[in-house]
Amino acid sequence: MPIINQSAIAKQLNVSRATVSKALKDADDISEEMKKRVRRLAEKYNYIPHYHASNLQSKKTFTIGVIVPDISYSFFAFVIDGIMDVAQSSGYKIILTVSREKADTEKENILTLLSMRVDGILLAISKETRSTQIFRKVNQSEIPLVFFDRTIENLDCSSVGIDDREAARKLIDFVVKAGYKRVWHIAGDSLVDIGRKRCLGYVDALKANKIPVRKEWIIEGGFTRMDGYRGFNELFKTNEIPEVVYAANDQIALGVYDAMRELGIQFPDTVGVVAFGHHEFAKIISPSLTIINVDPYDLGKKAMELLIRHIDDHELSNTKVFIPAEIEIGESLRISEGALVN
Amino acid sequence: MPIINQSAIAKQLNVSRATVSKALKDADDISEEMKKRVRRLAEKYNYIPHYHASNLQSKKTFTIGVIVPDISYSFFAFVIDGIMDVAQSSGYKIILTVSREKADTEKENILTLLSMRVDGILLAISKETRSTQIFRKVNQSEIPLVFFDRTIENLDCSSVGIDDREAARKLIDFVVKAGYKRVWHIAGDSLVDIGRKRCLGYVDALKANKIPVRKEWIIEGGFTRMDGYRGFNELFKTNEIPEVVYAANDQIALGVYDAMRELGIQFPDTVGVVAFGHHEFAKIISPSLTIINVDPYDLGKKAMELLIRHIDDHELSNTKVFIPAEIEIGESLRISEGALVN
DNA sequence: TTGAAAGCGTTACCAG
DNA sequence: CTGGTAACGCTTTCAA
Repeated sequence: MPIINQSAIAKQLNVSRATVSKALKDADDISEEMKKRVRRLAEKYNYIPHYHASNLQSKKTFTIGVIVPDISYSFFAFVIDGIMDVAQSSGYKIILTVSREKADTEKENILTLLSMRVDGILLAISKETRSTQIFRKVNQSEIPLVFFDRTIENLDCSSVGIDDREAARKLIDFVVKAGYKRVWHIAGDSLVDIGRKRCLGYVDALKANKIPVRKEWIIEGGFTRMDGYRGFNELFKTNEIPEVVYAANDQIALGVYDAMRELGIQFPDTVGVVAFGHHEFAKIISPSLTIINVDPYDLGKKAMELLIRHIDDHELSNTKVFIPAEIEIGESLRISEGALVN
Repeated sequence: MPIINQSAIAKQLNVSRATVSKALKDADDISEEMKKRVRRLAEKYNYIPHYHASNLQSKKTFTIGVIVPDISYSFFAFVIDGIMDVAQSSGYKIILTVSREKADTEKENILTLLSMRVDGILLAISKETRSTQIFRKVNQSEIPLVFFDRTIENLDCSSVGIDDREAARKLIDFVVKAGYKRVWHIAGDSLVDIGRKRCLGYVDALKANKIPVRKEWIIEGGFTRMDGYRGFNELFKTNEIPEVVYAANDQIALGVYDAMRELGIQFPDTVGVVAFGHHEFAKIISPSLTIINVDPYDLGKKAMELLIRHIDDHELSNTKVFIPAEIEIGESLRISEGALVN
C-alpha cells in the first residue's frame, strides 16, 4: 500500500481535509478528541506528510543545493561534513551534486537546483568554469549563492575561502628563509582562482627574497594526484633535482610522492615537499609533509552559516570570508634546520 | 525578481496557463508561432520550471535518497561517486544524508526521504542500528530500499556487498599459509553484520588450519581510525607482539599504523598488517598494506543499478548481490616469502 | 490549435 | 471547534 494522504484519513473519519491538516499540525483550534482520532489513524495507516506539497505553499523548501567538483577529493568530503552538521542543526536538507570538474555539468546542476527551488546554493566551481552567465541567472532568481574554496573573482557573490596568495607567499617565504633556493612549483590550473593565486604567492615570495623566478620550475596542470605525478616527471626531465617541491594541493603532493617513489628519489632526505592541504589527509599521505593547513570542516561550516544568514536576511550581499591557514611543519624540511638559524 | 511562473507568462501573452505549459513542453498540438512567443518570454523573464510542482502529478520524483554512516570515510566517498555516475546517466538526482553512525539520525533521515517521496533509498546502516521497525515501515510505503556495504540480515530487502565471511577466511587462510601464527584481529563492531562476518571468517580460517583461536587476540571496537589506534594499544598491553595484525577495515588499519609508529614498532619488517579496504586508500596509507580489495565505486554503481531495476519493476524483491573481493598482496607480508614455500 | 476544469497533497483564510 | 474554498505551480483530459 503506497503512502496514504490526508484526504484518505479525512474520508475515514468523515471530517474535512482541513481538519485533518490542522489536527496533524497540532493547531490549537482543534479539539483534543479530534486530534487523537486523527493521529491514531495516521499512525495506523502509516501516514507520512508530503514534504514538497507543503513547501508549495510556504515558498520555502528547507533544502540547500551543494555542488562540488569531486567528492572523492578527501578535502571536499570533509567540507561536506561541515556543511551537513550545520544543515542538520538548523533543519536544512542537502541536495548534493558533483560537477566532475565539468562546466557543463555544473551548469546543469545549478539549473536543477534552481528548479527544485532550493533555499540557497553552495558551490565550489569546476576547474573548467569560465563563463559567469549562469551565475547572473542565479542572482536574478534571488536564490542566495555562496562560493566556497574556489571562487570566481569580480562577481557579485559571497565566498568563503582562504587568502591563497598570502598563504602561499607565507609558505614559500618560510621555505626560502629555511635555506632552500631550488623550489619547484606543481601548480593547479591557472584559470581557477586558487591555482592562480597559489602561484602568484610563490612568485611574490621568491621576488621578495631576490630569488629569480624560473618559468621552467613551474608546471601547470589540474588538481589531481595524476597531475602531481605527471608534473613531477615533467620537471624531472630537465635533469635537475629540486630541493623542495611546492604542490598546489594535497592531491598533487600525493602524486609527487608517487613519482618520487617510482624514480627512487629519497624523501624527505633529498627532496622536501610542501603543499596546500588539510591535516587529516596530509598526515596520511606522509607525516613528513609540510602544509598550509586549511580546515575543510571549518570551511564547510562557515560557508553554510554564511548562506543561512543570507537566506534569513533575504539579501544577496557580497561578503568575502577568509578562514585561517597556518603552516604546519613536517619533517620534510628538517634538513634545513641549520639553515633556518643562519 | 524571484523566479517567474507559467501564469505570469500566460497573463503577458493573454493565453491560458495550459497553453503555456504545453508550449514549454513542446507538445505537438501547439502552433509553432505560439511556442516561439512563449519561449521568448520564458527566456526573457528567466523562467525555470518548478521541479516538485510537476512531480506532484507524476507521482515520480526522479530523486534517490542515500544514507551513509560517514562521508569522510574515503570508502563511502567513492561509493557515492559510483552512485552519482549511474544517477546522472539515468536522470536521477541524489539527496545525500549522513547518519553519523547514529540509529536515531538514520531513522530521521529515512523519514525525511520518505516524506520527500524519493523513488528509492540506498542505505549503509549505522553501527548502532538494531531495530528493524523503520525498515518495515519503508517496505510498507512501497518505496524500494537497497542496502549497500553493511546490511541487516534476515530482512526482506535487497543488498549489495561482498561475501565478508568468505573473503575474511580467504585472507586469513593466506596469511596462515604464509607461515604466520600469531595473528591479532582488530575487529569492527560485532553488532554490525560486516564486523561479525569479518571476525567469523578469521575464526574459520584459524580453525581450518588447526590454530587455536585466542579470545585475547581479538579486540572489538568501531570502524574508525581511532578504534584501530586504541585496539592496537589495548592488545599491546599484553606484552606480546603479533606477527600480523588483521584490521576489519582500512580506517582501522590506519589507526594501527598510528599506534605502531608511536610505539616504535617497525613495520612491515616486524609486524605485518592486513585489512579489508580499497586500493585507492590502502595505497595511500601504506604501499606495504595487504588488503582484501573491495572496489567502492563498483559497489555504488551496482547498488544504484539494482535500485533502479527495482523502481522500474515496481517490486521490492529480495536480491542479494555480491561483488568481487580479491587479495592484493603488499610488502607487509614479505618476511613470509620463505615460509610460503614451506 | 487553444482553453476550461479538475487534480496532485497540502495549507491558509474566513465563515459558520 | 470545524469546514468550505482558494491557493501553491504545474499537467492532463476533454471539449470547443
